[in-house]
Amino acid sequence: MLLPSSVNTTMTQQSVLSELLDRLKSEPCSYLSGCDLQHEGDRPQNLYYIQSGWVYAYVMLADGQRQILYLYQPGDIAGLSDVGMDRISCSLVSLSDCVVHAIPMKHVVSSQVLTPGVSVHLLQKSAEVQSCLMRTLVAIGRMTARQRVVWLILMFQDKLHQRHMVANIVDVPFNQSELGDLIGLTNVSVSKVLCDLSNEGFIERKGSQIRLRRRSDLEEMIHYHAIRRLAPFRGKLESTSTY
Amino acid sequence: MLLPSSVNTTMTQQSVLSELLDRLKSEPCSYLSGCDLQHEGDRPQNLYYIQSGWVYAYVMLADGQRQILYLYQPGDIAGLSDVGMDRISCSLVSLSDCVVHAIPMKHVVSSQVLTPGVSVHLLQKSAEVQSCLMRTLVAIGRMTARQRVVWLILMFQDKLHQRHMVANIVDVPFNQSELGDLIGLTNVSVSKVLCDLSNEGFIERKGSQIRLRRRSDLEEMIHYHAIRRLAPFRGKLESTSTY
DNA sequence: CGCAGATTTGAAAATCGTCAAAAACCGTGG
DNA sequence: CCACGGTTTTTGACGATTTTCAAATCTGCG
Repeated sequence: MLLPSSVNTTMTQQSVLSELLDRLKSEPCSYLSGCDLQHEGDRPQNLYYIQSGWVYAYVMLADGQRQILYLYQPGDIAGLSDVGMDRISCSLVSLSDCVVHAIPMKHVVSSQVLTPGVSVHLLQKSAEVQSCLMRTLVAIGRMTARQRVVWLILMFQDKLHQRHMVANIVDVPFNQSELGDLIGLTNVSVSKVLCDLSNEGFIERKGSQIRLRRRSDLEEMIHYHAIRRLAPFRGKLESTSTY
Repeated sequence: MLLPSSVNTTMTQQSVLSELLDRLKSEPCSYLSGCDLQHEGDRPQNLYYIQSGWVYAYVMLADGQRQILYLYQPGDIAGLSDVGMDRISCSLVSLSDCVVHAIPMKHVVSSQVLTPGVSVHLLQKSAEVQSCLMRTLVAIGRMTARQRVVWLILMFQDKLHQRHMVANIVDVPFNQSELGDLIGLTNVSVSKVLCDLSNEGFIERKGSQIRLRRRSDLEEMIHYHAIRRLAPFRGKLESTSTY
């Protein structure tokens, strides 16, 4: 049992998934940092429930450029973009050592796996990714380099917020080349912007840590709004009535 | 009844949705071109099943710039990015006169609506959007203006392919400012690239129609691959067994 | 025909990328 | 504790691409 499961029919989102993994007798897989979980062009095999560590999705272009698409955290589900597709559209790589559960795609698409509880959870996770991709698209499509970097820092803080929220400090798990690949810039541009922001007193840097000195100013600079999720639904998702 | 429904338990994707709409007693709504279906910042109310016409999602920035995020076609479902969110992240506007079914979000998240068949369909539709957003992100983040325009034309042809595939002719439903807003460019840049492509014999233009004269050359120019979906699943999605 | 919106064109300006070298950082091993 | 090698970050000069701005042209339609 991976996650706490409630005793009555009132299920939390998390326990719904945990029961699913139990039912599938899914064994967790461990990966070292930098391992490929799936590669662009393969056939979709699994969804991946990230139990611990970080995984990111990316695409390589023919000229060697890379676009990083999404950073998956513990609790996230990778591979939802490939449901119903003939081929996988992006590669998945572990950014740190991590533990992952593979959920065979064929079960997702065709079987008894999809209780209403599981379905809602998957839909919400898919929505989360979609929502973040949309915001990224706005940033990359319509913001200057400086604005994009600020956006990325703020988004990182929100994303890592739940886990280790320590006094406006963000521990960024990427180097500057990777940061550039996240927001369509070069490492040189990222470096320049970070130095500028530091010189202007918006942030302080120490190693991979960024301390937001004036978060509200940064938010105002790009009119940033955090994504807010609804409190997880806690109704009787297991209801068996009338289909 | 909107869509043909099969008589036995073997359900097509489409008929699954059609039955859902029946069950919800959903009445279609008609919109004129240019109407808001939902606006950024509202609370999520509905999913929108597009029965006919076009709808697109976009975000406005504080400085008046716009990023268009996705073009929904008949059969698509808009609003999937807002499942489980506190606030809507993008506005929806009709690009042509259209007919739309609203599916109340509260039913999606909490009720008996989610049969396995409906769930799979929603997940696949969500995956489609996610996949397209990822490709857009790669284009905007890592391609030059010319490559982005070529990418957009090819993607449009694929997207409009199913319906009216007439001899490599794409009828683009956007003006050049909107095309720019789709791929993070200005109308001026779009104009220049289109003129160049025309002069170089890659395309012919007549009004809003673009004829691809050498599609394979264009594909090679940007190493384009079409998205391919699996043949729609036709198993017994209505199976009532063992959850 | 005339109008309004859309597209094209050109020149100037700004942004960002490229390239290359220097500096800083980090873990390892003496 | 220090030296070393490899990676990452910083810096500066230069160039290319794209935007901005403005004017001219084109198009569709009443």
